[in-house]
Amino acid sequence: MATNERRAREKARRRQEILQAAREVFFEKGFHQATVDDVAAQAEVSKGTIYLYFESKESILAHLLLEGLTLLLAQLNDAYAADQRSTAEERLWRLARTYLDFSQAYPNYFRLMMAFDRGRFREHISPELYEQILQQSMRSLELVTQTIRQGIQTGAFSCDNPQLCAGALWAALNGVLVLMANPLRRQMLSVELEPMFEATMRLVVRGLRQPVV
Amino acid sequence: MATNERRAREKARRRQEILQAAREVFFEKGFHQATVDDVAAQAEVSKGTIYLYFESKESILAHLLLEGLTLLLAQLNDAYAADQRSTAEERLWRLARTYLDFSQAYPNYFRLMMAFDRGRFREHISPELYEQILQQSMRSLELVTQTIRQGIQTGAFSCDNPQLCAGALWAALNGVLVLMANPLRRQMLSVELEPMFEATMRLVVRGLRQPVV
DNA sequence: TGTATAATATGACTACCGGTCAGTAAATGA
DNA sequence: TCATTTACTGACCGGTAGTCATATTATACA
Repeated sequence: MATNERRAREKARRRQEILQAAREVFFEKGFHQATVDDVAAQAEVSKGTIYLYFESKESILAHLLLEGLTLLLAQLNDAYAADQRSTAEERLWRLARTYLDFSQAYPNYFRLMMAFDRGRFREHISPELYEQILQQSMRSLELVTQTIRQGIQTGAFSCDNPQLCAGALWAALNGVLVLMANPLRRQMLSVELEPMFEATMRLVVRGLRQPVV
Repeated sequence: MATNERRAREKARRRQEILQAAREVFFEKGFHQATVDDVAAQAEVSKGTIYLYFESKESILAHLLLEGLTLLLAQLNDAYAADQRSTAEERLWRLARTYLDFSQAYPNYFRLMMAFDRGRFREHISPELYEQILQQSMRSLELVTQTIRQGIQTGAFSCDNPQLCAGALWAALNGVLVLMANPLRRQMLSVELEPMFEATMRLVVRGLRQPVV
């Protein structure tokens, strides 16, 4: 029977509908303010149905995060492949700029990503889902690592451990994006996000040009 | 009457006892897992009493954060003043090392600090308390800014905007500490915290030695 | 087509928690 | 001694994540 196939399709669609509803509700009211009943109402199903498709409220959030990571990876991939003749340094800037743009265009997804690393997330979702999220985030980082490897090969960069250098760059940009996300903090520093982002990027790229370790 | 004085002292002590209980309970079970009744039991008072001394569960957490920031500031101040004849670069390394040590010695306080910047904290505590926290964290940053100014004055560093450069350094280190706090992530990167911390520090300090903006 | 079976959906219900407040106890001072 | 202020208590309330017995719908097959 092709019925099974259709069933599976419908099930997947319903799941997407719930995810869509959760996206709207969580991003609108914030995760803690939003209730599962809100999500159910938005998805036009009962609360019980939600729990047929997701194991917990946190798990829904985790799937949204996964969505965001996939979206980010797609954009980074585009940036990476945009111009095959780019130097490593040009590629690095394109990746960074893409990340900055992403954080501004999808602040909710970005907040989720930042929440993940410091969160008690781990205790509320299945280990499989947790690892899946980490894996997906590592795929983005892999593009940075690859670019740094390219720079090493062409002699533009010098770095003993590309993974480490990529991680350091990534972490530094994360730190800037998080720190500067707070309007009051920007005011206290009398600095806006973009100048600090670019300054940090320049600092690190300059450092990459010479032996670091 | 000296009674009033004693009254005030006892009130302050009770408050400290509750804070102490909350520290134990929150740090042991985690903020979300811990209940206000847990804190009350640990402090050997009733739940109602808790709310005579603090306006909300989040507010207790915020005061713990403030405590952590004060402790950090004290340690950074020591590091800053440790050797008056230090060069700016030596000072910067001492400050950074102190921060790294703090994050390892007081991971709970550090997590709180990182949670603050990204959090919905603002919506759960009074604006006064919120600003107090930001102010306190800026005092730490001010030490970095001062050190960079010193470097500029002696010609060791070149940087158009010391606030911006200090912020960039601070943010980068935060990013590294947060990223590397996850054991599974460290495993995936095959890098430990210290090497990445030092590499990042080296990158940024190198960048400071030359014109950045 | 009629009916047994399986798949899917429902919402009342439970357990639990942050926060409140009417009432109690203790300290003070006259 | 007793009136008044101050400090404390814990039963209670509103609200929410998650469950489960029941209802509804779809499917398979005679």
